[in-house]
Amino acid sequence: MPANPTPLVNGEKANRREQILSAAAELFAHHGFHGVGIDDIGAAVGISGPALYRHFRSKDAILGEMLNSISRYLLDGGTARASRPGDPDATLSGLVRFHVDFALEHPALITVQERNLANLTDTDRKQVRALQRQYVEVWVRVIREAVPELGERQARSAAHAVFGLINSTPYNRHLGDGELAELLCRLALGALRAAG
Amino acid sequence: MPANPTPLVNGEKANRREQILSAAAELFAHHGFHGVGIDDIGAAVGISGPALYRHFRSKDAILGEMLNSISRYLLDGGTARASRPGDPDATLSGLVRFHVDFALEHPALITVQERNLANLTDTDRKQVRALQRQYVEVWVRVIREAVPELGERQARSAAHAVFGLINSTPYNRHLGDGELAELLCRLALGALRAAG
DNA sequence: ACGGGACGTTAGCGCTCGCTAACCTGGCCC
DNA sequence: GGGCCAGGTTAGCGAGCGCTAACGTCCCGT
Repeated sequence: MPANPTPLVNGEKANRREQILSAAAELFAHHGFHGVGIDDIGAAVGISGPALYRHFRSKDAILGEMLNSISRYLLDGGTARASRPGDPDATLSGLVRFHVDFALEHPALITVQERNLANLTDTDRKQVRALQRQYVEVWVRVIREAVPELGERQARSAAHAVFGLINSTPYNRHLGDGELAELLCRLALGALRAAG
Repeated sequence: MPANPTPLVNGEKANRREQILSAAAELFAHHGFHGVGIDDIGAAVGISGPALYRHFRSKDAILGEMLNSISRYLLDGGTARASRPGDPDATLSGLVRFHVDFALEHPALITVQERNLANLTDTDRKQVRALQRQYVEVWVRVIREAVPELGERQARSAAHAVFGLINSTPYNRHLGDGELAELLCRLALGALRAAG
């Protein structure tokens, strides 16, 4: 069966990888890594299963690249926000807002990152874990500057708790995006302020 | 003839079932439903895989019973706390504390309930969803009595967010249980109070 | 004009999975 | 003492998985 001859295909081909990653994220989020087959991912982007191997070395590599890029994005963005000049409260607000925006824009990625760490290759898991730990450390630093009463361990636990709060977006689709974003920011900051 | 021969038999049988459920919960939490084999579960309780079918109709039935009993426990306990006399703030505190205690005592169950809803049979999923929705409604009612500024949809979103916050316990093992429980309660109540 | 590489196809291998079949065994009841 | 049954065992089935092999086709550079 010949492929679609329209020249529009060229543009799509260029970001085939991203198309695959996006479709796979949606599927992994809904059915879990082991619950999704190569053929499912292929079908979701209009090709057959084995064709994926023209773009990725393995199914594990798809998950690996997905989680690596999420973690890197969060770490980079978080680091940038954390090192912006301003008073501690404003910095914390910015960091919260950054994470909320990401969670609202990419609920599937949030879900996959939360649930499928254990399905990574050892190498990939180490990388992702390292990035995640650095991201947590950014939060710990910013939290402790804004809420000095907290010890380091308390701040780390609070950071994890706030991630859980914000990452509830996948279950939270009955409010408009704008309103939900504002509510989540208020909840997160309220929680952290009350921790002191 | 002994006076009570049946309770012993029933007791042992029930024990095996619970033993299996507990081991399966741990495995499902760590590897995901599809990542765990029948043989793995059997091995975890010291029997071989197919022996499980003396106690459960299928692998799906194990997950189904697990999630059903979790949801029922939460709904029953939540309902009881919600209908206890007292001022709204105290009722909310009690409800938060109840959920926190459960999450701290059974992090694996929390993880499974969060991640593996999609792996249930249609029938089981409907049941579990119904129980979960009722539990959320209990929270919505209690939240709105304690924080009257919130509309119903905001309260529902806030409830989901607080679940996410409290359910972060699986990632949160670097604080003592008592200290963590207190911190989570403070965070949760602080968040909800700030929502108004 | 045409050879090669990028990107797709289908067939099928080898393995693992959930589950069933067939059988064994030890304790309890008549 | 003999039969029964609850609760184990191992062997093996059919289906589905990730992945490879072999091959087709379009596009592009020389």
